[in-house]
Amino acid sequence: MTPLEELRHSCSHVLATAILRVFPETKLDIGPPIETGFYYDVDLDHKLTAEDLAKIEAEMQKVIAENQTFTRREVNRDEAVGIIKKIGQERYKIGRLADIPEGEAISFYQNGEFVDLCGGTHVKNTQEIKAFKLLTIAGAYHRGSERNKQLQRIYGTAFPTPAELAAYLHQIEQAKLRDHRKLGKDLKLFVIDDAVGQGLILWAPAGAVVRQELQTFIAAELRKQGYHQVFTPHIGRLELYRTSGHFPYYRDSQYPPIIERETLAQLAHEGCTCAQLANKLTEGDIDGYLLKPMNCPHHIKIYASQPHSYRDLPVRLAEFGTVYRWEQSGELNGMTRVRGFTQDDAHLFCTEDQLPQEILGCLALVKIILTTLGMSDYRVRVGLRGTDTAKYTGEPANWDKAEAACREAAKTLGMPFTEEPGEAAFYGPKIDFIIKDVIGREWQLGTVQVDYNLPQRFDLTYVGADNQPHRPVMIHRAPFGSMERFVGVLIEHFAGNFPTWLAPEQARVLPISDKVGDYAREVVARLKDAGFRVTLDEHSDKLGAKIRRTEVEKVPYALVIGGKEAEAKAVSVRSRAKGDEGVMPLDACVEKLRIEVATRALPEKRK
RNA sequence: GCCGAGCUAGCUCAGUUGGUCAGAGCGGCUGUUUCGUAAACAGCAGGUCGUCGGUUCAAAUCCGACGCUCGGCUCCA
Repeated sequence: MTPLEELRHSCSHVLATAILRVFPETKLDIGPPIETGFYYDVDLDHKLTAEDLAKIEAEMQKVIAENQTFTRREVNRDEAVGIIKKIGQERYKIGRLADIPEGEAISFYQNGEFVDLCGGTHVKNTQEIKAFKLLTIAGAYHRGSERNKQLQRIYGTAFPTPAELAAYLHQIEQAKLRDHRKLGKDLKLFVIDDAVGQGLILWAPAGAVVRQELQTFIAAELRKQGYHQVFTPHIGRLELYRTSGHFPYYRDSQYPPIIERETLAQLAHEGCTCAQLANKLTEGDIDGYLLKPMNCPHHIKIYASQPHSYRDLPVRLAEFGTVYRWEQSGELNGMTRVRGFTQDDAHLFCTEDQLPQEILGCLALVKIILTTLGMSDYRVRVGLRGTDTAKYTGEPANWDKAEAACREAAKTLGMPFTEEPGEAAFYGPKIDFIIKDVIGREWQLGTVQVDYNLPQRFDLTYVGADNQPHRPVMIHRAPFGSMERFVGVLIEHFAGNFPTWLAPEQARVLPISDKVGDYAREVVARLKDAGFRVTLDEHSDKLGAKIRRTEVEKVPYALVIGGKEAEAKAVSVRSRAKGDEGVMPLDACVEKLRIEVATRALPEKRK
């Protein structure tokens, strides 16, 4: 354990000590340190409130003031059971004791009157805890399983010094200011309206600009890499998804099927129950349509629509395809977890020999995006199949090949990656690029997935050099992941200060008075003609107010125009990053912006 | 879906123990001002206090149900 973890872990023991003093009937589960602090899971009939938290915190201060020493004691298993019974914590601690493998040391730590089954380690004395704070109460299932009782989890954090704690709390406050849900509203990027539906994003004009620019950008890269653009509808027949496996494997995560009116009437006539209907849908006795949960079956049908020679491969079909998934209501979150989203999707059909090269091409695309946007704080995960075999389709031999291909490709990234069993798609393993949002939650953005299974399920073939039919391998990939989630994360990445090429409004012309209105309109027209997104601030405010508004709305450039500029056919440039950049000829300004946009320059650090 | 918290003008929020409590700032509109690098001045308009029901002489305020949002948990092809 690092010293910081040790401190936090000790603080969680102090928390438990205090809870037992305030609520002696509390049954304790576990209280580990975590990345941002610590928690303790407790089972208590009384619903803890914010006031309770304050009470507990006060008691913790007393425990710390009591100058309690942490002492370790190793015991054998029988003694351990005895101790747990003696302290009346059988409910969870006996189970936790059973988790400790035979042969490993079993230890208890004691501070003051509090004794806890614990592997350690701890600080020497409670007085070493100089700065802590209890943060929130949340529900958490025992052992993380929905089938178990939900306990109350108390989150807190601790630091070596009060200054560090204060800095951390300040940092949390600052982070909230760049939350995409707040900025999305402030900058009018997107809207979620309950009348439309939970988790369904309405892209307002400003947000649509950002998305459109990103799509245009990636589309150009796709052309270079030999992709073909396709378009497919938002729904497909249920039978299609029975074949692909989406319906059987993920039916609970889909919007319910759309059933044809006549079929429904017939079923009603037969007195069909809901249970029977569900059964008929599963068995394929009746058909219907599904809002598409993934684009692959549609793309597969385009591939399958004509015979392919090995000379045609790889076939790369790309589409900004919108898909719908029935995410649990408690999971929905701004733009990052939604029920309808558009993937910058593509499916590559290739020979097994071509697979490594094609994966690399996909990874390169992801890297181009991340580099262009200056996103370097991400991690890479190779998602492998887990132990629950019912979740996956296909033969183990193919899975082995696909997993090996992913692993090899990930190695070429030249950065560390983790291999995580259970994180694969049902049809194959994947390489995911994962980024944290402002409050530390991780989101999967770009993904590259290797799939031997869907080609088999759809009986896809190509004719090889031997004039025999062969099975292609598929790659599913989405370098942005979804436009919604990516833009959500991007808003936070830039704190709303988009680079000029992405900024919804790139420049705003600020006439000092309406005496120069004519020239101001001339400047706007010139910039619009050059292809920029520019507006005119015609309010009768003083310049300071106009500049303030431009700054608050995070417009990259304010172009100030007064009598001098009008006379000289010039503009006074004030940038978001540098402030007043001085007067320059209008032509020079146009050229400056043109270069900045063409090179997709990143925002300079603000002075 | 589960546990907990919240919901008052477009936005951010104030409304003590139920009784001129329906308010402020910003934004918007109108007028005056014509202004040189982060907020000119004045006036006006805007809300059935999330929804529905209940308690009460009286409900933004108390109770219940529902909806949505937020923080976690679970889930995430």
